[in-house]
Amino acid sequence: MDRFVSHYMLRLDGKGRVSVPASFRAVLARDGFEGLYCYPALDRPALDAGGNALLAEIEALIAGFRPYSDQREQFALSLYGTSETLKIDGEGRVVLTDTLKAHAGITDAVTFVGLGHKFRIWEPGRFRAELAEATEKVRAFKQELGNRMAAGPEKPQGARE
Amino acid sequence: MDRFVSHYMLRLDGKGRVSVPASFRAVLARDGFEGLYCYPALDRPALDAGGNALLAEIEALIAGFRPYSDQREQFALSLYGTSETLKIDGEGRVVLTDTLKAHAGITDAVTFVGLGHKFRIWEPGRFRAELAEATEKVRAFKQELGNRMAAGPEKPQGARE
DNA sequence: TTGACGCCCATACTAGCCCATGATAGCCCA
DNA sequence: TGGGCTATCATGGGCTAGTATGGGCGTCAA
Repeated sequence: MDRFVSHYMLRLDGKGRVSVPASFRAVLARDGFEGLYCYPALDRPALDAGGNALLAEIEALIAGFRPYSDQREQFALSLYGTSETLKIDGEGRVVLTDTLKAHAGITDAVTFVGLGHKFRIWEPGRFRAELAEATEKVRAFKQELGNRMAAGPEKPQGARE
Repeated sequence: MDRFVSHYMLRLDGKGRVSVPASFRAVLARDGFEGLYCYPALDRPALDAGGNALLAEIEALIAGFRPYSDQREQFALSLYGTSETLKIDGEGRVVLTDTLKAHAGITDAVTFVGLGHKFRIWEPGRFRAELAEATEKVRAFKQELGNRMAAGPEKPQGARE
């Protein structure tokens, strides 16, 4: 598997360490990134994390702006400037910095959520709320899609829902 | 055969393992997916499962939204975030996670139902109810169709398949 | 010195792997 | 056509390696 998928709730130990889920570590290893690239999500109380694939995405985003433009400088600052490359110890654990923990409201446990090419780290309670909300919106959206497509075919069979 | 068809009722063993029906495994093998991609169905107490074909469908759905849009993030969260890639052991069995079992109300047995490019996993009782309901609707629909076609011959009515 | 961090070892638990068994279903041969 | 043989399948149980987690100790920088 080469995508971050599923979610896991894990606890921090007395020293503030958390195990990165084994399946996520496997993806990182395959992606070739040493450590864990991590920064506060822009518009959510959570952390974005990943490896080279994530780094490439950010690079592409920034490269999309004109050189020396204000936007480019601002994005570079807020993305690169707040990023950390966390070391992964022999047992597959990382220590989140205080800044990161503060941004996400993390104290003694976190939830890792796969999003394909990257994953997100949440305080478990906030994650539950976020997931419920997202699921509700997706459900509504899909229903609407189904109604709208009632006339047009597409999706022959098996695609109920 | 390259589609999931028919349905099978199978029991979980003491360790919570279930055999994936052999015919479904054959489809997965042909599709080239290692393991079983599985997530809670959005609007039913059941699980959707499949291989690369299913994954491709999801990916296409997500890729259809603009990068960084809220919708994309929500879909990624609720689809990738709740998905699991279950490993299939040497005997063709998988262990459903507690989250998955809870969503579908599964305790000691499941019903696998082929839906073409993917399949669904139900708690047997709920499946029977769902099937009965669907059958009823299809029957009503067919009858209505028959009436509407009363002008043209072909298929007198009462043609039960 | 003292605290933070990196590195190492210890442990409970469980997922994964391997082998065994009973039941079927398909096949072959008379 | 019927009977028996065999390959496949669903299921059970044991063993082991891997995972999450806890804690000790030395090192390096304030």
